[in-house]
Amino acid sequence: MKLSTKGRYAVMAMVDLASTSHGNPVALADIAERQEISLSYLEQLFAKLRRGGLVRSVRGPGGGYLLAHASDQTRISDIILAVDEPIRATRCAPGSPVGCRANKARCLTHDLWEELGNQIHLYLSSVTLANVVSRRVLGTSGVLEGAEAPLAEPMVAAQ
Amino acid sequence: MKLSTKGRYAVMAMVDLASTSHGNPVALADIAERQEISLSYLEQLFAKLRRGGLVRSVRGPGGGYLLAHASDQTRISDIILAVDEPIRATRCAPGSPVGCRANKARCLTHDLWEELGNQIHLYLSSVTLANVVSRRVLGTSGVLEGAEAPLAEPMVAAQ
DNA sequence: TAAATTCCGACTGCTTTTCTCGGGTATGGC
DNA sequence: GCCATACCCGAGAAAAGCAGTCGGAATTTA
Repeated sequence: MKLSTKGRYAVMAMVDLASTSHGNPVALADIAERQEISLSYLEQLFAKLRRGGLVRSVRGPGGGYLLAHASDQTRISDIILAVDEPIRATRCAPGSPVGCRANKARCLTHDLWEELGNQIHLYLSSVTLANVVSRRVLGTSGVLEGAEAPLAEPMVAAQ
Repeated sequence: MKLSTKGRYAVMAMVDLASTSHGNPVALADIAERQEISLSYLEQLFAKLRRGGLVRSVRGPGGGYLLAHASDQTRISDIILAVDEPIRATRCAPGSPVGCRANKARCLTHDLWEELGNQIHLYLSSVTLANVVSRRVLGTSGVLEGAEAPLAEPMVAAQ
């Protein structure tokens, strides 16, 4: 899980789309103006979002983009995963963590980064576009509802 | 809270220091060799760690670096904050979030990033150097032992 | 004094990120 | 059929940050 401005731009744009499209396509130019992001850059982001199945496009005049799913079905983590290339969190041998054992001193931190990635993914998976639009990102207690449930299924390596 | 390889190097080096120093100074050259990090680069990182009060230095032959505090008193979050410049998670007006209200459409995501930063900081604050050295980063359940105790002091905004 | 070690600042090459440009292609309205 | 609108695409420029280098200075031990 990578955190860069690219992912943030994508989320900002998706929030804009979710809050302005009431079933109608929204042109990228409008989003670009409201969010102050260059149109060409947005096009690149939305190309990835489309390939990731998060938005649908309508070409021609009156066209634009639509959410592929309802805003409460679109998780923030999906958006970030769609636009950001996965990165290698450790400098271990590519592929399996076999190379780690060769130099165990270096990879004591391996589990730490992996678990941190899990934590980030867990949080961003618990927030939907609808949550952000309605400004319900977190409860007042600082604890996210529904986030306490321990992971049942093995979490995908966050990378 | 920024997450880059610089912070990871710093944590790797601090883990190395914590696990090899038994009260004696450890020379950076030794850490550099074990962790395969260039000496000069390590020097830059440790300069920041020293300014951050995380390590003490001993000059001259037989010198090196010592943890300023016990390894179970040194939190991973402190290390990363010491070496990584804070980044602005949002492109709002610097300082207060006043500028946000001018263009509220752009800053719907403000709370989201802030809370994400809190989540990351919360996790990294719950892990100490001692945890990593003893490979107890997380339990098999995915829940960290000893991490349940909520921080008493107010959490710094992660930025 | 000589050697080991931290300390310091500037600079460089490299990679990644961010952004721009110049075109294409589909589509609806006249 | 034209044309404006809007998505689509790839190449590359500009900027930023990372990782490393270099040369030296200060401090301490032996």
